[in-house]
Amino acid sequence: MSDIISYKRPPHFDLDKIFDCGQSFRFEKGDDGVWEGVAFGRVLRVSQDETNVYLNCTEEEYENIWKRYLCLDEDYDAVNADIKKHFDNAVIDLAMQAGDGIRILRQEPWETLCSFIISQNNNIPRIKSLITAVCKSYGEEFEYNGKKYYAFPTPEALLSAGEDGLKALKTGFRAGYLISAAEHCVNGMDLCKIRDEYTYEQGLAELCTVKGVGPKVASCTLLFALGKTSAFPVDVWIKKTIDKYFDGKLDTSSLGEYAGIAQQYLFYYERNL
DNA sequence: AAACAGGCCTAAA
DNA sequence: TTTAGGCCTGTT
Repeated sequence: MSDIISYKRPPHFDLDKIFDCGQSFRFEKGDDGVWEGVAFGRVLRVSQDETNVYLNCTEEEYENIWKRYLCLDEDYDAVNADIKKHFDNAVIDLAMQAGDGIRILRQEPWETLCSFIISQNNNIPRIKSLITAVCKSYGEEFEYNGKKYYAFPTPEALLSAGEDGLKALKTGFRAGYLISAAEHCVNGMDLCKIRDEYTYEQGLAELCTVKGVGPKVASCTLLFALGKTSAFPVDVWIKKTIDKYFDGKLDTSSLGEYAGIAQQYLFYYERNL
């Protein structure tokens, strides 16, 4: 067994909400209460109690990878204060209370783009099983503690699988969209450059050049992987929320730097009502 | 059985 | 430029 390290658990940090709010699809909570998943080609096992967060990694890996991934480097008191400034509606207080503990992960760009392409016109259990199938068929296999795991396949791997190879996994009409995304990434679309150098609007425009990527998939990718916390994905649940509490009108571009985090609170609140 | 599931594309006004 | 229908597959 590898060593476990622990860090003080900050306020507004709750793994159950983080992994169950719909932003990621590859983490599962075991009977031992530990959330386990694959990211960056490694297995992360993370758990918490009242005072600490526990991880199966070295301090160096924590500093270089997981601290950022789990968003443990962000002050959510400041985030929440900023959100409150931009919302003129009582529901945001309820949503922030309900969703307290959610943090926006900083996931891998390519995997996130593909995951939300797969998510369209689909339900969560099926999204998860499709992603698992894609990884198992075309991702790199590795071992951890004697068990087999699969990284998310590279763009090149999906291209060599081809549309038919992806359709064989029951991805349906999304297969062609995944191929389009892979082609873009192999032919110069640089997701890390979008993350590091593009504004939210520029990133949105770029991502939407991929066939099968529209505003929803693009803004999920921007929010959950490319650090654009002002991205405000509007899906069917958020549409309902806007109709119900905001009289069908919400200018999502005027909600500040952390609009996307507010979106997650609202989403979580409405889904768990 | 028919509708729907965390959208997007295409064709038609 | 906005709107309706269709789409793979699976579940209810």
